[in-house]
Amino acid sequence: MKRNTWQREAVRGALDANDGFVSAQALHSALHATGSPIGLATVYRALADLATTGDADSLQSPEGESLYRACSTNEHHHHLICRNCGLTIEIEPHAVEQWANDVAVANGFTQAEHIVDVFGLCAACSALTAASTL
Amino acid sequence: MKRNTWQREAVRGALDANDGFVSAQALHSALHATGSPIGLATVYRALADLATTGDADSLQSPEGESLYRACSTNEHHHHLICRNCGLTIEIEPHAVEQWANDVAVANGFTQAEHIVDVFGLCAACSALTAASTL
DNA sequence: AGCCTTGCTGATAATGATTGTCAAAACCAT
DNA sequence: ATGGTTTTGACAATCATTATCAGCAAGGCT
Repeated sequence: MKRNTWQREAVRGALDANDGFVSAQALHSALHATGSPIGLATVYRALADLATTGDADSLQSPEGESLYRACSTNEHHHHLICRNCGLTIEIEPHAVEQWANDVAVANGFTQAEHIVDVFGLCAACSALTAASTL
Repeated sequence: MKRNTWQREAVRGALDANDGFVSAQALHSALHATGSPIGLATVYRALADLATTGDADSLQSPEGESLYRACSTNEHHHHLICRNCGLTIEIEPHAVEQWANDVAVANGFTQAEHIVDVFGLCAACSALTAASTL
């Protein structure tokens, strides 16, 4: 049976409190910063569970770290992520879903899944960068 | 200055000899298997170089490993990868490129890049799986 | 051809994220 | 409260990758 522990709640809460994607390590640090004595391994386990049950989305940063995020919907979707400030926007999937499927089918592939994420600079960070580049 | 060493050629050759995406470790093993005494660090360096110069494409496997592949074109494109046998097909990018850009612009993002890869089972592996599931 | 500068190599150590281990503690139904 | 089982957490282990650094070699130069 699945038990309810304050640790699990703490991880879920910390995820919710965060707008963008966070690494397990960062989450662990954040929790410790608030005085929680939660263990690192436990954070990893909780995140893995959340990702499995669909309560959290996970993706890999370009540097290879696994990042997690509490998303507003359990449905399949994708993300537009600011590589500077971490701001994350959930993307309407229809167009790509269709495309990914078409491509797969056209080549005889089945059980297609896809990794689709867009990284960029959000409006605010774009402005900052432009200013500092002058 | 950039020098020409047999090690670099060996790595490039080993990449060319391979159809799908390969990890640095696998490539190193493959080279050793053929009797080459090339060092692991050198394989990593050579792959990083090839990826930088655009002579090789790199992506991260769902498990977090960095995989490399010698691609037929230097232009930006994506991949359809069989998660069972590793067969890789290069994908016509137009549709997604357009979409990714539109999404980014629509949300005020600039300097958009995207990670787009489709994993599935190729026709052959689909048949195998279907057979073993019966 | 021989020298010389400087980039390249490779054995190994270091790093850093993640996972495995296992005894002790916590959870929940009874 | 008790028992049975899950979960936790400190720590070791693992695994891919990167840094280190002394020795080697590529290519230009004479």
